[in-house]
Amino acid sequence: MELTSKYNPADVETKNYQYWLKHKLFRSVPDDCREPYTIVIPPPNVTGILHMGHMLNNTIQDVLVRKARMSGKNACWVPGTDHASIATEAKVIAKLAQQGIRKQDLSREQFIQHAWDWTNEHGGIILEQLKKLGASCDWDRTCFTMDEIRTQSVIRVFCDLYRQGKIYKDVRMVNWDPKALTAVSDEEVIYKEIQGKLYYIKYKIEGKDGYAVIATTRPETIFGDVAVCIHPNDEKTKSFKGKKLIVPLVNRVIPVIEDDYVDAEFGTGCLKVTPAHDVNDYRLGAKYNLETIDVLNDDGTLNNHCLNYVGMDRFAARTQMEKDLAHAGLIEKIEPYTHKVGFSERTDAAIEPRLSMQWFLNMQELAKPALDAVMNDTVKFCPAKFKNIYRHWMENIKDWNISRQLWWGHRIPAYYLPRGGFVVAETKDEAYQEALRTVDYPLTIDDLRQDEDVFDTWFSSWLWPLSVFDGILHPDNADISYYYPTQDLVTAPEIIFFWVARMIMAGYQYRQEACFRNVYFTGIVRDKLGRKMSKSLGNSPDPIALMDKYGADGVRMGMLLTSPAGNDLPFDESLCEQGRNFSNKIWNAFRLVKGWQTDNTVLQPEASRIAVQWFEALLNQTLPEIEDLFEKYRLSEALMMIYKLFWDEFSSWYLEIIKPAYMQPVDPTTCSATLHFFDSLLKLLHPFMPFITEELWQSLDKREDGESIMLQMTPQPKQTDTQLTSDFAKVKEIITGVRSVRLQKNIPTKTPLHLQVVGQHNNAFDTVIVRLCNIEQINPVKEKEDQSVSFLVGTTEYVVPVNDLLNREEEITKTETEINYYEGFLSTVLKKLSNEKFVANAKPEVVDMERKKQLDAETKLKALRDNLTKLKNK
RNA sequence: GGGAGUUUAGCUCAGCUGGUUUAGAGCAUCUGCCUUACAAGCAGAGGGUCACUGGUUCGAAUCCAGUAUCUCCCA
Repeated sequence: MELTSKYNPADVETKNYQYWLKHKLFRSVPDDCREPYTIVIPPPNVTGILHMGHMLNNTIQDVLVRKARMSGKNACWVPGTDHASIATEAKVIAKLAQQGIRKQDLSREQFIQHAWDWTNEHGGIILEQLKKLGASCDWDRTCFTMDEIRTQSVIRVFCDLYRQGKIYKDVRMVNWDPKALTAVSDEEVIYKEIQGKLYYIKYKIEGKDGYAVIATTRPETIFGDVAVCIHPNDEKTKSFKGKKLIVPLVNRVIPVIEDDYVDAEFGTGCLKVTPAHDVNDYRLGAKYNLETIDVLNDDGTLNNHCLNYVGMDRFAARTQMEKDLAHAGLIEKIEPYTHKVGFSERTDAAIEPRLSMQWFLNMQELAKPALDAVMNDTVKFCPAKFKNIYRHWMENIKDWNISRQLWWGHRIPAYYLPRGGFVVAETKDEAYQEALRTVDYPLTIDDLRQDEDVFDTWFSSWLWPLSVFDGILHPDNADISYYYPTQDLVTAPEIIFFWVARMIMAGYQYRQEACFRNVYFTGIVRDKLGRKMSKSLGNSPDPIALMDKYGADGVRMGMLLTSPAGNDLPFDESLCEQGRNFSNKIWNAFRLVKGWQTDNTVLQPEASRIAVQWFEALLNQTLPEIEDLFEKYRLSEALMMIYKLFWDEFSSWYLEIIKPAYMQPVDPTTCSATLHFFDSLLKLLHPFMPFITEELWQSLDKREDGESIMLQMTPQPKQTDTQLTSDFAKVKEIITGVRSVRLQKNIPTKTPLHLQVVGQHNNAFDTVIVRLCNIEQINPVKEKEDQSVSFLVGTTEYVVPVNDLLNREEEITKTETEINYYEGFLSTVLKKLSNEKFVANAKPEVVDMERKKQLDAETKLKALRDNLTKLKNK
């Protein structure tokens, strides 16, 4: 290893990752002697590439896993990918389109083959990228939501829940994309505010002169009208009760029905009922046995129910109908109306709500234990604020639509019979056997037709913590028995319902136990303008490029520095720069320490002896604090604490005290203590910065092949000398004070100074002060020297004689400012102490504290005022 | 429309059950230094009516109410 003054991460990272893989250091197998620590990765889309969200999320997981490993636990991080049915299918369609192939020109089998080709070609890229960031996953356990075990698990669960009566078929509105000719999921619909119009259309009353006025934003759907609904108690509309109305243009006669679903305050109080194009209308239709008339073709044009508008696009038809209705005198008025309309994320086409038959899972029973588990902290949420959100959703849980009109995914194992009805079974053979038992007509296996739909992607991912250990198919196997329940789940709050809640439910359903103990919600990575980073906005930096530029450790550190749980992370490259700078700092500290020659004849200098004792004490004092932050999942703060420990305390204070003059040897005691400290610091840093710490740890001492910092224990705290650390804090203040005087008075470091002390002073640390400040002598004095600058540490005054360098005016101003501050401070203290109620009501220790503050401030003020007087008298 | 949250230094955030806070950290800024580990550095310094208005209290960044603000989730 070449010790250049700049750390070069590229080689170090590749080399060490290979080393870890070669020695299978991430591998975990059940071991009853050790406590398991398990994380299952939120599986990224199989054909996706690493984005900043992954970077953050997986860095956090890696930190937790590495920390657990270094705490002696049997740490197992299970990696894997998600088939991501809709996203992958969209990508395959796009790729085929480039070759001039349309999905509808292919058979299902042909399309699936293309999808597998695509998956095999691109799948795994993201896993390779995770390796680059240092992820310590057990790669031998890599799973895919559509591999054999996971697929069988999904099928088994569906059949099981169906047998339990929790799964049923029902009609529901889907979001139809008329451009892509497919249903899209709710997540792929983007709602935009649209300036539309509210049309007040006259419907004639059959056999009478009057008419009812109906307000609608979609006049083109009147061809699908089958009724008009009013509120039973609405005074305005009661005259229409029992009447029949005539739909304009088509002149179809429809009934007036009454239902309290209608909002009497909206529009005119009359609702046109169009069951094919609105889900609420559909329910009304079903309730009152009305016909369903679909007026649209797949591509959003009007179909043959629509007179001379047939074939027109729905928006063109709307414009034309506005004219025609107005011409016929059937429009009472048109009001501007702002409402939200859904658009397809992919094609930007206006989404058409359309009815279709879907599979549903009843969630009522599943939700109960899952809700309790979170509310009573069996499953802890971090931060806890997400508990409320969770509860609200779980208490109002709706049935889950688990079917999707796609080809890429797990095909629903329901088989339709030729004369109606269906059977659900894990295989077609089983389905056939079961069908034979139920039908009374001749049936061959080829008469069975499997459902065309596939499952919602989440219907496989909700089983993930179970299925990655094969816990559905073989619930008693060694892996699931040992690793389940998992420890921590790290994920984004956006998928708390889609994924987290459902996993908890699956855990209780299939193992009577929650699938994890803690859920850590990360924030969302945003750009400087506060926008979510996304591919479509193009505002996301490429994490791989960032790692090339700053090193994986640098980017990891940068991401973690300012991302407390649940808080969004406004990402800025300067964070990575800070991470890189820190890597470099560690690197250079190592160069210094490793460059020393020891000499057994050299005695340990007094200053070094003190420094070693002090840093030892400080380290011991800091360790439990870091541990505490880890326990509270305050990773940013833990990292910051270690960062300051390394940079400020170890490098700027400790090393500066002990470092020998150029080319001079160091005594063996100090040297070995320093190497020991370095070793401890590397271990503390390792979870955050795995690469550089491994590299330096390997060079710090002689290691066996296969040894790794990864498998070392985090340093354990010992008894702490807190007196020493607090004494030393004063020493630092004195040193800073002297340095400040030097800078103000422009006295070079090379010029030795005298330091005089007025008041109490602990001279045990004088060698340290002398060492760092180039002081010749530290003398106690009764009176401070005239030509001098002084500062206070506690109530002791430290005096630096400066001869003719004194600027009297400047000193006066400075002293007056300080006096002002302490006077203000003292007055707030006195205000409290003179308040009888305060003295009577406040806790005694609080009152004592105020008295101490008073004394302290008074002593300081006295010294400052004396100084001022002297300065002014000269 | 329903729900949840945010608001503290130029930026990103700590500040937990009110009193050790006329408020802390990191970064950025400013000043002086290329001092043989590191200029990706060293030393030092400045910077805030704790969103606003009331209330509770001996005492409020902290608790309560209202207002404003931005954000997220659901519909």
